Amino acid sequence: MGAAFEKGRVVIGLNAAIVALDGFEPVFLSVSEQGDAETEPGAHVLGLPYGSFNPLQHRTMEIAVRGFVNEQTGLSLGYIEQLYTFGDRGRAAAALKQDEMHVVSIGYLALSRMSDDHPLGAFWRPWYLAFPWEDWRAGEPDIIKKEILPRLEEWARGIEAGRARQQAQDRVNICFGSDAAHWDEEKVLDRYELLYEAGLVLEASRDGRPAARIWSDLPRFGEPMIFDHRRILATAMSRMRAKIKYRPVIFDLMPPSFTLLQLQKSVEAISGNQLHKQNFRRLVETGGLVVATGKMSSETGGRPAKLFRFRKEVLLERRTAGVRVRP
Amino acid sequence: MGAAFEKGRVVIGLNAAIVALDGFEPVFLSVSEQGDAETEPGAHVLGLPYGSFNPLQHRTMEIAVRGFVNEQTGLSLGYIEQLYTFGDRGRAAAALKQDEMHVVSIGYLALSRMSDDHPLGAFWRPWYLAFPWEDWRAGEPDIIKKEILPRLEEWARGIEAGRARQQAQDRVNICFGSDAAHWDEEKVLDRYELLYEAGLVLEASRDGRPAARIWSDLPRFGEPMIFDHRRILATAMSRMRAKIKYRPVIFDLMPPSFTLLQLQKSVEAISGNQLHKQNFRRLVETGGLVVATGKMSSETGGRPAKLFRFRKEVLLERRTAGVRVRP
DNA sequence: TCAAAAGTGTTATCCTTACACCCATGT
DNA sequence: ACATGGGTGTAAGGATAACACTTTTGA
Repeated sequence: MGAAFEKGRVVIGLNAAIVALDGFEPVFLSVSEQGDAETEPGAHVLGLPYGSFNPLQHRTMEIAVRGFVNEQTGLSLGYIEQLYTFGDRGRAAAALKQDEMHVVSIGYLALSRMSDDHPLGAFWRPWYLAFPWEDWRAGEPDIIKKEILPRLEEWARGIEAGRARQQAQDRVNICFGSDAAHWDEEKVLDRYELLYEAGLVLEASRDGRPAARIWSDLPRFGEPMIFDHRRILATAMSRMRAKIKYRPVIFDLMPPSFTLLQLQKSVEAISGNQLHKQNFRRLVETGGLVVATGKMSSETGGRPAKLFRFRKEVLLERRTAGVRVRP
Repeated sequence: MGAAFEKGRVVIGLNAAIVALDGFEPVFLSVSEQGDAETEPGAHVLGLPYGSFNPLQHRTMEIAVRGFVNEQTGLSLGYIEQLYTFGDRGRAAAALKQDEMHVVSIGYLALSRMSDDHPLGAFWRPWYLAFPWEDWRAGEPDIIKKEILPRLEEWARGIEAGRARQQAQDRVNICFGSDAAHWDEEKVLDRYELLYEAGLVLEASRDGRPAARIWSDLPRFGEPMIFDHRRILATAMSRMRAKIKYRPVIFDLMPPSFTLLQLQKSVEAISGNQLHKQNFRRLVETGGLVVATGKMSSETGGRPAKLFRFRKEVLLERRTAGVRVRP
């Protein structure tokens, strides 16, 4: 059972999806990058803060992420967690010159309060500009039925009949589900990957994927990003939406004290749908997730509201300490 | 916002935790490795199948994993998923010579049916030999109250008084919970990491971590493994125990048809606890997860049982298609 | 006839959902 | 007064946990 080590050495790219709330709008920290010279000469494209991992310099990858984010933007990160390691050549590689390709890219999710620091050389960008089909707070976005589904269905029909086509059609249904009740807000990454494979996001054509057909009106669903950064951002969003249900991560985006409606709107901003007011309040209060501070806020436009704070003790108690996001 | 690429290039180690069921005993595929020359001269230690990722050879890391597993053991993997990327120097590195260290190791989980192939140069090893404290099928294992908790508490007391000690004591409580009702079977990795930090698994001393004290009877809780392979195996177990609840992964370990008790015992083997028979049957049947094949099995020792098979259609239907593991 | 496992039925309880309604403030 | 958001009560429905009990086989 030999070690079977070859001399394949690669550069490890670390990428940080840093999420915050601007009011009740989810935002991520982005830097402006020079786009690929051939397909977008001179254009500036959004990117996540990134750097490479040098094991001789950094004891852990997490420390490396904190380091280059601080260098590039001046931000000091709080909560941070690893997302996924992407390693396929076909994607990021195509946008880079052969000799300096960083084939493996590791995504990190970090949570931040927008007000804490003012980033330098970087700016906050609304999430839903990159994923407009993910915002269901005002009902199903028009873009899905009008733009996305017809093109996805055409793409699936273009696959030669048989198992492969059936699977493609199943994927379309699972991801962008026929009726509204079946929308799974956690499938952010699956939906982005599907659009990528169908050639409906700009990154696909930039990476040199063959398009199903030549669109006279090239669909540009959502703002494109450099490399595979939008894929990483989609992973971050998926993780957030899943985790909010069983871990009190939402409080890393909130000020220390808040009203229950502020908390609800923040959860809605992340999960992308609307919640039932009365039940949300009850669940969050009786669940012991928050406690009243005793102070009141009268900035709310109606009756002054009690201010609450997160009850840190829940971290030691309950196996599931998140907020319900249905209905 | 410059790219800020340094010339830090590293080898990427891929490691496969391949899980199967031997009857109702969970097992993983292991290879015998030469232990570290200094601390264990000539000894053979268990390891997971592993290899390195060469982007010039393999299009994706998943393909690379399938490749070297097949080369090393003859096994063709079915279901496979990425677990986590570990990158801290202090650990695997200490066990390797400087010039060929592979600092970043990516863990993969694969599911297999033991009977399908007979692995060559590798063998199936029971999970719970590596993690004896994780098997609660016959109630709380003695080792926890008798061996582990006293030593963890002594370790926590050894930390200088203050926040750090309090946090350590909280961790001990959360991980190995004071009372049986609070045992969280998903915290496999947290528990292993805690034991590692407290110097109570052999890997800790092998990696050169300072022990809290010199044990006259060196605790060897669970079978040690090479590099950080036991950590990867713990991650695999955590993932399995979490995923079984909302995805029908258990069926990748089962034969095509099975009785409901076989299914229950298999779930219990993975989750490590006992389930309520009648309710398990009802949930699994009314949940539409399985359908009767119409055939019967009389090998069960009692009244012949209906044979069931997994209903593949659930993959297209339900947002949560797993099995309850409580109580 | 007994042990072992299969399989059915019923009830109490809890959690969620949905709806109805009152309260306090600013304009 | 009325719009806006804050806050409480309660009843219907569904899911689940706990228990009791019958059936069918092999030894």
